[in-house]
Amino acid sequence: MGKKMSIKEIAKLSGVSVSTVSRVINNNGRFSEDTRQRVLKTIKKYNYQTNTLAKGLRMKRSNTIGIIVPDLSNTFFSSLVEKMENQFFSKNYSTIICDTGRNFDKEEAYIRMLEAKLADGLIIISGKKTFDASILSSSMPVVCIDRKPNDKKTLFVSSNHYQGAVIATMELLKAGTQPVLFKVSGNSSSILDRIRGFQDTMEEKGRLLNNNSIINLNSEHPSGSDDRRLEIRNKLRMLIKADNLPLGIFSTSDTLAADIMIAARDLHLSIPGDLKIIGFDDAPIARYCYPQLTTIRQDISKIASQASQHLISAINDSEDDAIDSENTIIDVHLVKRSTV
Amino acid sequence: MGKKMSIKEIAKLSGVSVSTVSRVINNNGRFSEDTRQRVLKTIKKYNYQTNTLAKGLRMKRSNTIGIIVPDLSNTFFSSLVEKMENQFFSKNYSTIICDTGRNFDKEEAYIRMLEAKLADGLIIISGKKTFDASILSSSMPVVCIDRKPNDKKTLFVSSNHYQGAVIATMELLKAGTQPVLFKVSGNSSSILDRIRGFQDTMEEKGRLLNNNSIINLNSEHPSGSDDRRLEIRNKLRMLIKADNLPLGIFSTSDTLAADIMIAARDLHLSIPGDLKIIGFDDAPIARYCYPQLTTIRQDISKIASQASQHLISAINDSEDDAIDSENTIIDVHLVKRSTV
DNA sequence: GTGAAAGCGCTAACAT
DNA sequence: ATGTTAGCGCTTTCAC
Repeated sequence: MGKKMSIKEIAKLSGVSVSTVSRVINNNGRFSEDTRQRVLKTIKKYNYQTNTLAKGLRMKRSNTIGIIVPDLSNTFFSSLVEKMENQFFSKNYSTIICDTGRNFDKEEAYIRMLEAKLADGLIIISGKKTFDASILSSSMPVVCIDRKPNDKKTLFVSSNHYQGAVIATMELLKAGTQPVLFKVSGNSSSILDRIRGFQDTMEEKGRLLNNNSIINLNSEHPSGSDDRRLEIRNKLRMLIKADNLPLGIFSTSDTLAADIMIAARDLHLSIPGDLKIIGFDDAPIARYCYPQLTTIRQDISKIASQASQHLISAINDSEDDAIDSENTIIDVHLVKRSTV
Repeated sequence: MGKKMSIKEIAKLSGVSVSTVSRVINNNGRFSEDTRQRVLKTIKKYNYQTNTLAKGLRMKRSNTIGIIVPDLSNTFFSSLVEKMENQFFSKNYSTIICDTGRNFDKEEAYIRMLEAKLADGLIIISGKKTFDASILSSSMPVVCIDRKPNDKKTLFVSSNHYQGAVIATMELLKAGTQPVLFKVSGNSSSILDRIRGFQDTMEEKGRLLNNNSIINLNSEHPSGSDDRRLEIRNKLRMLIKADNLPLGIFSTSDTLAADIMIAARDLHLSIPGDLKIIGFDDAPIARYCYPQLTTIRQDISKIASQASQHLISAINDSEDDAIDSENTIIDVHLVKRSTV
């Protein structure tokens, strides 16, 4: 309602110059209390809003932060994004959330777009392998979550996936099983860390790793699909033959664990009697499994707050380039429920 | 790598004027193939990117669309957003996703921000009650999903919630139960429609509605929480006394249905023997329940494509204001699984 | 304490 | 086919 006002019209309407209006709006420079009142009144009256495009053009910054996320339908990512977005909002940044669908070209296109919009900083969440910082043409601060950057300048925030895997494996060992790791093919740096944690623990405890120690599921099958569950049943059958019960499974995600549990039920395996299982993430699904899933909890709030704080300080300190790229690794912990 | 180039520098570097460069970039107006090549070459060479802020300022449009969503951690919303974002991306719009956390002030702040960024259009998803279009100061096209606008200009896309409720209620009736509706307090227009569908069907089939026909759960308790489940157990106990088995429940969401099923298990109620239940949405959780949940499926892809198409045409036809605000109601259908 | 004016990078008349 | 120029709305020297 009412057309768009410009600073110029506000100036005329309040009988001052544009520069004064600008000073009042941004509360910088000097002006009398009287003018302030007058200007503010007309602004309110005509419902003036700053054109942020013009402001951004002039200031060469947009007060906008881009978040690149591989997949919003994954609850881990969506709640991470939700939390960060909240932080940025409270610090007066607006956030552009970009879902790449794990498509690398789209990721690159998004990064270009964010540069073109003069985004002040970027959060890049996982996806695949590592992040290649040379993709950036400008020198925009970026913090990576869960994906290791291949340079030393980009900040990095992550859960301690290695530690989580160690805890999970130890727990399974203590429960008297010969642990097996289940994963979906395709390796982010976080999954790689979990695998290393598993392997190292097994070796340290003198357990032999063989072909069946790590089960790799076809990533073409979506979570929850019949194909996925069928494949799991087959793997489970094979493991039952090869090993003695109870089976001990470390699943690299809770969703996967949920599928494993359903497959196990089809096979009439009791949990935790015949099969003990630990997931990773502490996703909502963990509490909807039966029995409720024991898992390694990632501290999403902490990841979110660390990442957003780091980014904001990187933006503000961008002049002294020598900001110590201090990486943050965040503790995870075991949530004992009923599957071990 | 390399500082930010402007169109002016590209012009100088390729020995032409800025307007020619602009023409080449936007492929509008005439220029010789020779100049085109030359300009394109320098653009590539110096990795030039258009400053979209300047462009937007000049054109009074930003090629940006805002999506206001109440809660990204809800899979229905997140996948809706994901799908629309994809559509917009393919049409060369960038999308700003704004999670309001169901906070009305934040919603308003976001709308202001999107106006200030000269967003070309808005998608507003549910939240509460109706959408008050007078909140918009400019005349930006907006399409509402699931939330009825209070004016006749704003477009509206929604599943046929009423129809879904009728189908679910009929199914429960056919299965020989006296259906009860479970909902969480707080009423979006979509939930209201579902309730009406339930009530109308009951009346039409000559079933009496009483105090226990609609169970209203405390919205303070989060989904999946012990509090929520405790409350459900209490309600269930009460219903078991009042009615004869099997109980028939129409749950207004799948997440809620999942909690009900867990509560039922605690009470040693067999499903679908003692308790028959139908959910709504066909969320991922429906396939992780045991037994798998019979539910009313919303066609998220269709909602997303309708909404984005409508918005885009509204943006393009914005001159002829008389665009017939044709609302779209999308069919839902029953997915039979194992809980009825 | 306030105003005039330059200029951010771009597009679109209007020239030629 | 190409160049010149005004101006989008804003901030920020520089004057006064």
